[in-house]
Amino acid sequence: MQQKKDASSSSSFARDAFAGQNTSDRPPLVGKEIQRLRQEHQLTLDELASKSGVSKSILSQIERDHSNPTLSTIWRISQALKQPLVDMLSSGEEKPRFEHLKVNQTPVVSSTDGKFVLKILGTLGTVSTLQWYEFKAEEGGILESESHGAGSLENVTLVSGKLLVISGTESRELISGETLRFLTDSPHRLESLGPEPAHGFMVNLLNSNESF
Amino acid sequence: MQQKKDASSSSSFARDAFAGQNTSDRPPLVGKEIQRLRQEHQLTLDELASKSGVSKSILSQIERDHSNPTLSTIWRISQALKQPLVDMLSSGEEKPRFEHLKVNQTPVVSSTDGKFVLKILGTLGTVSTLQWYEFKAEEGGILESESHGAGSLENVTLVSGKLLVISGTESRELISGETLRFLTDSPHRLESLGPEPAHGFMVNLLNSNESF
DNA sequence: AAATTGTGTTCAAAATAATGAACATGAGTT
DNA sequence: AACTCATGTTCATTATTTTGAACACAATTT
Repeated sequence: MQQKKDASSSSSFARDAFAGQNTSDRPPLVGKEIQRLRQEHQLTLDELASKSGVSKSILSQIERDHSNPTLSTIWRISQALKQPLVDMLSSGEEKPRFEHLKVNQTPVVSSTDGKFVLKILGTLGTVSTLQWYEFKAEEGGILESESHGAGSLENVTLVSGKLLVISGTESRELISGETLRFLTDSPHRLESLGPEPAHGFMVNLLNSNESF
Repeated sequence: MQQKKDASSSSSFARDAFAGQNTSDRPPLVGKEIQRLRQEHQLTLDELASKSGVSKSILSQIERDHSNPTLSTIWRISQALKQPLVDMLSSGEEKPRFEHLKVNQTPVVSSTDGKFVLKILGTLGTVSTLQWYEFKAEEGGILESESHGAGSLENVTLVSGKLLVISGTESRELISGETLRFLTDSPHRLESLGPEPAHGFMVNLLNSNESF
C-alpha cells in the first residue's frame, strides 16, 4: 500500500524491479513486441482491451514496459492477438547456438540405496514431453517408476551389464548392446542384474498418444 | 470489482481468476511443471527460493496453481532451474501425436575410415523428427553432417573421451560427462580428440520450431 | 517420548498489478 | 478558433501477488 506518489509514479519497473539479482540477463521485455503485434492487427488499445478482456490502461503500461504483467494477463493478450504465448515471450530472446552443460550442472537422481543413478541429460517440452537420461546401476540397483500416462514410451539401450525390465505384467532381460522400447502406462521398474554394473541410455516420451 | 472476502484469502485462483472469458482454453498451468523440475534438481522450496530470489511461500502457491505468477517471477524461477522460460510455459500446452516407426534393428552407420561409428537407437516422427544414437569414435574419428534445417537441434552427451563440436563458425570442446546442445541449421562436425575413444549419446530433433 | 530438524503450508502485512474514469493530445470538421 | 472524434496516458481505487514469519507435520535424533 504505498506510494503512487510522484507523477512518474508508475515508473521504475523496467529499471528497478529486476535490478535485484541477474545482472547478466533479464526477463523478456514484451512491450514492444505486443505493440508491434497490436499495430499489425490494426487494433487500438480500446479494441485490444475489449478483445482480450485486459483493461486498456494496463495495456498501455505493458507496452511501455512500465508494468510486470501477470501470466494470465500475458496469456489473454496473446490469445487476442492469435499469437502463441511462447512466441511472444521469446521474440526478443537470444537464441544461443550452443548450450553447454558442465558435469556439475547435470541433474542427477539416485535411488534411495544409491545403487541406481540417473543423469538427466535433456528435456524438450514443446512438442510433447521428451526426456533423455544416462543411467548407471550396480548389481541389485533398482529404478521404480509410476505410470507415465497413457501412450508414454520408454526406450532403453544397454551399453554394458545386464538389465531386467518389468512393465505391467511383462518382463524382458536385456544384455549389452540391446535396446528395448516399451509402454509405460503402468508402473514399471528397471533392475540391474549384475555382476558388472549396468550402463545405458534411456529416452522417454511422455503422453504421446501413439501406441506400438 | 470482486471481493476477496473470505478468510481463505490466498485461495481461489485456479478456479476463479481465469473464469472470466476463455472458456475453451486457459493459460498454462505451470505449477506441476515447476514442481517436477524442482524435484528433479533435488531442491527444496527453501533452496529454490534462495536460488531464485522468489519467496518460498509464493513458490508453494505457484506449484499448486493457487497463484497467478508475474512475468518476472516466472522468469526468475526458470533461471534458477536453468530451464528456458519458454519450455516451462509450453510444457502442458500442446500434445501433437507422434507417429511411431518401428526400428528395432539398430542400424549402424560409420564414417568412411571406420573411425566414427553411429548406432541408430530409435526414431520417432511426424511433425518433427526425433532420432537418438549412441556413438563411438577413436582418435581422429570425424562425423560430418549437412544442415538439418532451420530449428533443428542436436544434443550430445559425452560419456568418455574428448570431443570437438563445430557448428557453423563456432566450436566447443566437450569432456567426459558434459552435454552440449546446439543448433544444426548449418553444416557441423563432431571430432574425437582422443587419445581415448570418444563414447556418447546423441539426441537429434529435426525441423522443429523449437528454440532454446 | 521429548526435542530437533527438515520441509511444505498458511497468515498478516506490504508491494504492485489491474481496473474504470478522467485527462491530454492531435487530426479532422464546421 | 472552437468542436468533435479518436487514441493513448495518468489518476484514484480495488484486487492480487509477494513477502517474511509463524505454523503444522513428519521424520530423526537425543
